[in-house]
Amino acid sequence: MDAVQKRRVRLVDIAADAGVSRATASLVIRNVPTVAETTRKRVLKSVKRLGYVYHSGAASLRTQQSNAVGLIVSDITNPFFAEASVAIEERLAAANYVTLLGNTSEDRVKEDRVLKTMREFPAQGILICPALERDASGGASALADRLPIVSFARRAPGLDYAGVDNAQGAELAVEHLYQVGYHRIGFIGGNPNSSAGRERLEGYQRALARSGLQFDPLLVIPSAPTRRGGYDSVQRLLQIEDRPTAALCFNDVVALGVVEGIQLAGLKPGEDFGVIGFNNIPDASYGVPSLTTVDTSPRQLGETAAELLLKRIEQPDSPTRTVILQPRLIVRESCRGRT
Amino acid sequence: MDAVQKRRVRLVDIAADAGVSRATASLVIRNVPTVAETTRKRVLKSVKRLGYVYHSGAASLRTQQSNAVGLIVSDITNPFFAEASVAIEERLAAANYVTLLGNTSEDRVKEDRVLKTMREFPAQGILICPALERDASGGASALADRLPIVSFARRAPGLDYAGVDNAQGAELAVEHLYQVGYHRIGFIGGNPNSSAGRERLEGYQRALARSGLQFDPLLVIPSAPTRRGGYDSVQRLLQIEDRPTAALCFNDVVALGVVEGIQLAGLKPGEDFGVIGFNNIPDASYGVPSLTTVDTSPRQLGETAAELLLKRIEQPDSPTRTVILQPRLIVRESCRGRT
DNA sequence: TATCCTTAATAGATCGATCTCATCATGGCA
DNA sequence: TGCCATGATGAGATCGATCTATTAAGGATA
Repeated sequence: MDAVQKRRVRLVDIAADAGVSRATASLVIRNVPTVAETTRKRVLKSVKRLGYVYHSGAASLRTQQSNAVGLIVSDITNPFFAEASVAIEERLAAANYVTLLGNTSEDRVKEDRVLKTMREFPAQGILICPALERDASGGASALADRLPIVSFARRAPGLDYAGVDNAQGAELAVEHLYQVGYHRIGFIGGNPNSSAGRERLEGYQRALARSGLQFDPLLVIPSAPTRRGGYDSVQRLLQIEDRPTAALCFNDVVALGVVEGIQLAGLKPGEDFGVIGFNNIPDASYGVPSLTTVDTSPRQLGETAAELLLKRIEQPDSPTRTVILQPRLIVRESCRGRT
Repeated sequence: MDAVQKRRVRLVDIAADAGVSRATASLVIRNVPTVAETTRKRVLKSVKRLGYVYHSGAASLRTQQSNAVGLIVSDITNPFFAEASVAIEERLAAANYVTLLGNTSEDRVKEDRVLKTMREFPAQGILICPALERDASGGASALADRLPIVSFARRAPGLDYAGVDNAQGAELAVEHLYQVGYHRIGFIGGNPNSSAGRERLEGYQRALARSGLQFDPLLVIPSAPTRRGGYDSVQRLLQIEDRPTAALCFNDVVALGVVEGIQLAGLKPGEDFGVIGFNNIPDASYGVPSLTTVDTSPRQLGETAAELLLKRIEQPDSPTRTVILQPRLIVRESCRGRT
């Protein structure tokens, strides 16, 4: 079986086989053009013959570049983050980085543990969507001056940030609801412990004010950012005596739950009750009814975040950068107006 | 700004500061108990004073253990894989491994590229859900004898495998549909290029035969494993002249799409038309109607797969292992029977 | 022919940890 | 007192690549 304990084939073995020095073999491997064509061919032949496998870990030590970047997500089960993560991974791979994945499940303790592991790895930089309950002392923020870190989707003090203009998005949505005839509008699913939740709530309130509508705290129902969360919350919302006729939802998944909750209550979504979501996930674009939503394009957000990190890795001492993407409203069937 | 180019603090610096050798400092860092208490304290004080950060990359080189494991997923946007990935990441983290993420988007070329990167990293092992279109020559399978690799959810020849008894699950579902009165049953969304698709189709056919139903190829509609896929497919299915009264779906996401498609056609899901999904994702457990589904527990699958990999890393030369989880049917409202 | 360049290849140090093996106290015991 | 087991520490080699500085071999130029 393992009678011949086959040792790893190293560069020095290639060098010996091809009759050159390690340095030359290394040059060939890395496609440095200063090597004579005949030598190059000879080395490559040895590489093939001996079945050499490059060891980037060893190279990392010498070059001081691990080519690894950490991606810390609060919940990759959330379609928004899943999409963003795919984009991030793609962009990083294109830049020749490997992505280290860490899922925190919104747990600060796990977040800190993951940060530590990645820092020690050592990752050359970190992309993080900070877990909820962020108090003043930021686990990630504290590392900002030692390690390139970019936050995305949720702000963290002192870090580069790639996000969406949440307030603006919420305003667009509420204004649209108002225009098509919904005048008592709730807000479902925002979590006040995330900047995204706060910003959307803020936009919601601003738009209400601008439309001359009264803000009613009863109509604001925080919930888990899941379908179930929306489903449950809207039921509560419908029990209020002067009940709302429409709702802005924290995200599309919540909105889908809300749509179902409305149907259960015997109301027609998009007519009796208007619904607008956030993010424009694939599932939003069809269905009965299809979902009017604020497009935050998770893919683009992911790319932007990755881009920011790559820049910061290049220039660790540049001033903090923030990129805010402008959302746009995508009007579909879930808020056609009161009949 | 960077006037004082602050060099990394290394173990040798700690050693010097604490007046011990690197070896001793190393022992302290690793919590090896043979160090005298006074020495340990002295070293730890230096660690804190100088702000030492462990460099596991360097350690990896020496110990020949990178503590990194690759996770290659065909599409992490799919809730099933997202859930499984979370479980995998958690299990691996518990075993002190970092997870390298690779998303292939069902692209074999990208899969091969990712495999190469991870192998060179070098990852100590790989968990992979192979991309579709797998022909005889398996990119991952070919590496099996050089690197611990475990496939999950979809089989790959020659690799350890953690999966679900898909045929059995499909049988349970079809038999249930038959029992509650649906006698013309379609199969939506299976992809014949994945073992999971083939196995479920096989179980579907077996159950039909056992129930004395005729197999009709017209009722089998492959599609993308997305909500949209189910939504579109069921429309096609309903245009068949002798149209089916129920459908087994490749997964819950497809089933959700199917439910919507049925509603659009003016049929009542769960009554006029029975629907059963696969996987039991969180979204299945409520809604109108809630989804009857074959529970394949992605979390458990992920854990099992991770477990298999950890075992193989320990014993690289052990014979190929396969773990098949038994699914169970979760009966909800989407197939209450014909009225 | 002597000198200077250019090109191709190399020797040796280096990245930051861990491992092996040797050394030196120390204390228990005959 | 002398011997040995045990505990605590250190010197130097090592993991597998890359970097720096240098050399050797031709070719062109004067």
